[in-house]
Amino acid sequence: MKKTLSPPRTAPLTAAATAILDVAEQLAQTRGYNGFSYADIAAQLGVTKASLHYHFPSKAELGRALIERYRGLFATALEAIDAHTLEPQEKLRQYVGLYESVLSNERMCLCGMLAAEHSTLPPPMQEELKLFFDANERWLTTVLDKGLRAGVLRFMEPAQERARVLIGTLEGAMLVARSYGNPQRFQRAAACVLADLGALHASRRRTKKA
Amino acid sequence: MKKTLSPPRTAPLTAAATAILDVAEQLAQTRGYNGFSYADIAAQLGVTKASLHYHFPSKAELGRALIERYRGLFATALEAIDAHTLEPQEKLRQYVGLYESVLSNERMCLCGMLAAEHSTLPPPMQEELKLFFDANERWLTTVLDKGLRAGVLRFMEPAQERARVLIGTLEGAMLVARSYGNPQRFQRAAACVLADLGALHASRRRTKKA
DNA sequence: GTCTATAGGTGGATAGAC
DNA sequence: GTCTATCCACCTATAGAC
Repeated sequence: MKKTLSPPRTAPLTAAATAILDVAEQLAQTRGYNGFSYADIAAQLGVTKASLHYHFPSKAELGRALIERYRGLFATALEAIDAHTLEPQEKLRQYVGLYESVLSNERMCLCGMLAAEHSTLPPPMQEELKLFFDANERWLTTVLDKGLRAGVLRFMEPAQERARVLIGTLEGAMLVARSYGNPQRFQRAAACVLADLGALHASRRRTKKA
Repeated sequence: MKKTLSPPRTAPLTAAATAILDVAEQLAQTRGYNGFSYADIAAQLGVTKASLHYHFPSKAELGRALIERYRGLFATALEAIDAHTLEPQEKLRQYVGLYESVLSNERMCLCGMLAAEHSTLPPPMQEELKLFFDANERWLTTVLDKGLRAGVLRFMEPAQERARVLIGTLEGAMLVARSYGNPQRFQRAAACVLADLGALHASRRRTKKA
């Protein structure tokens, strides 16, 4: 199975750089790119702001690296789903599971968050953001298309269009669920859309606790 | 028909206050609450920052007033839809039309935008935000429920659950469409979900230009 | 690689003249 | 109601010692 995703075109991350990204990621996912500062990261790591600039010269570069890594992790997760020969319905459920695991940490999807701030982001971040959504769209389109052809999924639109709807729905459901502090809202919404696609059995859906 | 929405519990807005809110609203919808400053508003209006503080003592109060007014306008729009005796499908289409008109100004829904920044907002804004989504949910739940009973809409879940899915989908589709600078993405997503509900005829859907 | 120190700018907010 | 002037906290970023 060929590697199709995320060539590491930047130098591999040092341990310090990774630690910085970890903290920055959590902050960006909860407060947004404009909602955290170098001071916040430095305080959590117990270092000074100046040392952060050694690893990431500017906040713009930090932000870009943030998305690049996130995108790579997501790509790896999608490859992992593809590694097993699963039915399209099951792949979709696992895809939704990726979102659920993000939300269960009381975080918003990094890229959904940054999409809201899109017009205030430095161009390199805007481009990384686009790459993330495009990669998701391609993967979902393939899965949906196979499911449709196999007769195990149902929808009327072109698979690509349906993929876009799905991404938007999951991001939006996350956004609202998090602002209510209620991950269950996301789970129910996800179950709804999976059911619409025929990816959930009716019996299975009602087993979600009300 | 009784008035159910947005009792004006604050003093009516002066012309100056309205002008300030107009500019602030545009900024908040495009850049987010943390993405604009008093200086931005003052520059656009050709006044000083100090004079803004006369009308809105703090940014928190400005932000709160922003949501309150937006919520009131939305409520009025929903009442306008209810004023005519329309079929539920048509009401849904007009509801989607409200979102489309926001996006066509290259803006994101104010409250979808602020939902992303939720954890950084002052509590009074968080509460106003909740009121907005709750009002939308109530209105949609009623419409969906009537449509289901009349047999002109189809879905399996409780109407309230479906209402939440719809709100999340529309907000999410807006978010992504705007970050691609492509309102058509929103329109197609909206057509998809309306079709799922049986609120669009198949013939009608394909008339959307590809 | 991390520190201290600091530059240069912008944030929201206030006092007081007009 | 709007202005000038100013305060102080915070922002990103840099220089240079260790």
